[in-house]
Amino acid sequence: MPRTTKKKTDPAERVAVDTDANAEGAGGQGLTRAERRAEAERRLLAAAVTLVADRGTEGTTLADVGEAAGYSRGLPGHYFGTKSDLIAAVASHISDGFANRLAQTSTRAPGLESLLHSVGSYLDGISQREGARALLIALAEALTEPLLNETMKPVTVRSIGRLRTMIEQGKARGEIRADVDAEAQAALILGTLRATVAQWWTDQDRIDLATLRDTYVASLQRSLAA
Amino acid sequence: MPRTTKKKTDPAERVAVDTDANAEGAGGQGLTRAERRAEAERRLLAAAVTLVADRGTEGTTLADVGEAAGYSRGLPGHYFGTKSDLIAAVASHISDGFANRLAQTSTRAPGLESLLHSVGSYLDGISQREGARALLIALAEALTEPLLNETMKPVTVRSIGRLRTMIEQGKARGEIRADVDAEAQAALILGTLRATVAQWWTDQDRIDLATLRDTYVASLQRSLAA
Amino acid sequence: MPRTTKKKTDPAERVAVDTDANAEGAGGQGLTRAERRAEAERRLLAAAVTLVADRGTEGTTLADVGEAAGYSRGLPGHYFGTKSDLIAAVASHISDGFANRLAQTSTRAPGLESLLHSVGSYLDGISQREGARALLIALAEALTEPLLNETMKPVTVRSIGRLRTMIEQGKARGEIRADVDAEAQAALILGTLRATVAQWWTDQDRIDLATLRDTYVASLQRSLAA
Amino acid sequence: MPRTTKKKTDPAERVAVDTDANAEGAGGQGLTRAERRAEAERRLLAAAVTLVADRGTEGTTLADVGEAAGYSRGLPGHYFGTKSDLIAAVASHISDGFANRLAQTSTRAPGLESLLHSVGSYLDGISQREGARALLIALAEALTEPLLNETMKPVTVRSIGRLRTMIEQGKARGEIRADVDAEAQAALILGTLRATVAQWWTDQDRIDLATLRDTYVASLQRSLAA
DNA sequence: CATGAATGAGTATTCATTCAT
DNA sequence: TATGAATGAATACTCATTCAT
Repeated sequence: MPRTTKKKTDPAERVAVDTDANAEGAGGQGLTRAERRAEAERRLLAAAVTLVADRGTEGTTLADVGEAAGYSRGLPGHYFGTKSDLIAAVASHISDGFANRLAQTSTRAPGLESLLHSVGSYLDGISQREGARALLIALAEALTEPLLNETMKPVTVRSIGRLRTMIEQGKARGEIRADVDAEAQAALILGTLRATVAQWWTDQDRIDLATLRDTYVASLQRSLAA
Repeated sequence: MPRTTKKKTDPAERVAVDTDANAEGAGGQGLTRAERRAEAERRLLAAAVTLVADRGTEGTTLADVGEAAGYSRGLPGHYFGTKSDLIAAVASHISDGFANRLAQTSTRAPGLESLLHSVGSYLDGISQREGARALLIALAEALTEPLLNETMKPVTVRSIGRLRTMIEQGKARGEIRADVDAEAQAALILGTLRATVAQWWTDQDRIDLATLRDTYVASLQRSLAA
Repeated sequence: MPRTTKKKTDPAERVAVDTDANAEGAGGQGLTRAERRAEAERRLLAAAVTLVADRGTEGTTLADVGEAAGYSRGLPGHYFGTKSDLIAAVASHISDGFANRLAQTSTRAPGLESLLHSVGSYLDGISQREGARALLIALAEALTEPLLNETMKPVTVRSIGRLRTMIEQGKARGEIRADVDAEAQAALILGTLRATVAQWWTDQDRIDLATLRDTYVASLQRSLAA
Repeated sequence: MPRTTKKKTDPAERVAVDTDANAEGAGGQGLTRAERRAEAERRLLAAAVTLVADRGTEGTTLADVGEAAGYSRGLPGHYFGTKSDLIAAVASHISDGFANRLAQTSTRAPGLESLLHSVGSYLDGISQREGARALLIALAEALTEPLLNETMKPVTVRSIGRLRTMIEQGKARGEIRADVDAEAQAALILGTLRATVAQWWTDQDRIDLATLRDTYVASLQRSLAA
């Protein structure tokens, strides 16, 4: 009777979900015990992401997560132990799904083109991606919660690494100037993307994301191109 | 009857006071009641700013603020009524006081030079400025606390405005390309600065602020210069 | 309206109460703040003693203590911080009042007579002394709760010390044989007293405390007398 | 359907089994269902005894017992139904198994010699006997848990009976004074033994068990001998 | 003006217990 | 037989908030 079906198909969520547990296959009825556990965990995590994206980690209670996922108030504690662990799981979950976004521009030629496309598309669909917001919230809260900080650090490191690789490929192909510091540029780019999105969330009336995107891509082109 | 809304005074005069906030100068003895009240309020606010900069708003309790200011645990409640009101006062205080370092680089020639200098110096002394951290924390928390958001919005607007003015001056002087979107560039620059500092706070071992500063200034030069 | 008057005058409790806070003097109405605090603390402690005596420390909740004392459910936490601290306070409280019992046989001649009188009177009024039961419960639980154990150790040390002093006085006066190991005898006597009372509490139908008392006093006389 | 009440077998045969409780001997392979059930129950009970001896009943969870026995977290609940039932089984087990070391000193001549030897040897090897600790813990907790109390009462009664028999034999043989109250003395002795051991467990640094043993045996000799 | 006593709501966390596989 | 998923109640603890002195 509980077990709300809640068939939401948010893209950002999908990404991570597919990454992780790809069981289930068909309906959802005759599930083995392991499957049920996996499904419950997935649903709890998804609910937690939604709530954290909405109210931040401190505004999210374990009980909320359980209920939002259609389970009991106590289940999140049962699965994740402590709230810290749940938040850590949420962060990992998000970062898995999210980090993929930067990597998934595989259709473009590697190098500058790929980089600019990634940057542009990052800013493009941001409003639809719930995971993106949750990630940003978590990053913001990491400033005051050392525990969360440790969890989030690798996310940033990985993302910077991806961008750096693109820059280096660009340099190797002669599209990007040889004197560009790939690591530093990657950090600056990631920061700009995040801060831009945060600004937009803070004041959507005043910030026109499309203009910022175009302006930024053009600026990057000019500052990086060989 | 309590629940003061604090008719904030002119930012300009505040700046000096806010630099460290426990100035006081005068003895503290023969003060009129109003003066004592004002002083207590100032000290409480300064303590609150420090605590919020350190632990965030949720990690800061009213009692902590009272004790940190050298008063009783109950005084913040007595003066500010609710915690929300205190946080609002803190946010106003921050936004007033640090009406932004960017404005104070008046010694340089207006235009591109001033802009690049501002950018560089913003990233330079950041570790010494407690107020900068408080501001960033407040901005980060504004993502999940609408109340804070409303208070912090104008800060961003103002800062973007200052940067935009510099860019426009640069364009007028022919130093900056005419086709640059001043508003968008200003927003991007502010975001980059904030995100870079946040990244450094999050992982000081990995982030070399000096390199980022040089890299960014060079990039800006290249992308903006006529 | 709350603030049940609860004017119980249990002797064991009195002892400690007088030891500790002797303010209050008259009625109980026009109390200064410090007095109110002291009274609340006294009442909470008394209630805690009663509850612990009845249900043990694990069976006693902070909320129970608050309500039993006629205050709110949260007050014990407010005053004592953690439950461990409350239990420690209870243990100290009890031991203060209780240790006195052994010392208060001052009307007798010091030495063997005093010792035998102490032993006898210890077993005499035991059923009326609520504090005695609470103390024993705490000692019993100390076996499995290291924290409690640390708190209770000094109680035992002190009590053994008192008995040892009596024995030594008896030896000095030539009433007790010179080859008696005062420390060891004191430990044995204290243990016997405690265990006897515990046995009686466990099975009052089968244990006749008066007989045990007489038998023990006679045995002690025979084994110690010079 | 679960909620086994465990028709305990004859204590005599149990004694050997209980000494350490993880005997098993047989492989564990080709067992009938009933045998497996019996073995699981035995192992769970043994684990429960160990845990209770260590942490007390409230510090022991059903899940702990299952894991400690090498089974699942849920099995104890499956077999014993409620925790109370498990604790009752543990108490029965203890009281059956350790139907008291005092009975096993049959090599000595009956009477005073046997009594003194029993007393001495009780205090001697106490640190090695896990069962002794479990018994004492159970007795201590019986003070606050009526259920446990009912189960443990007979243990005390039986032990007192054994000691009384020895005393009476001593009186019959003329070794012990005729005016000694055998029942009362037996109760005092048992209490002294238990309390002494408890004291030692509580503060091993301060209590020298060997000295207490010698002192007590000497005292008993003096107070009982004809 | 300032303190601190007292309240009560909210939250993480632990467990016994039930139930489906 | 045995496992483990899921529930829900209980509890310590933290704090904002109110009120009397």
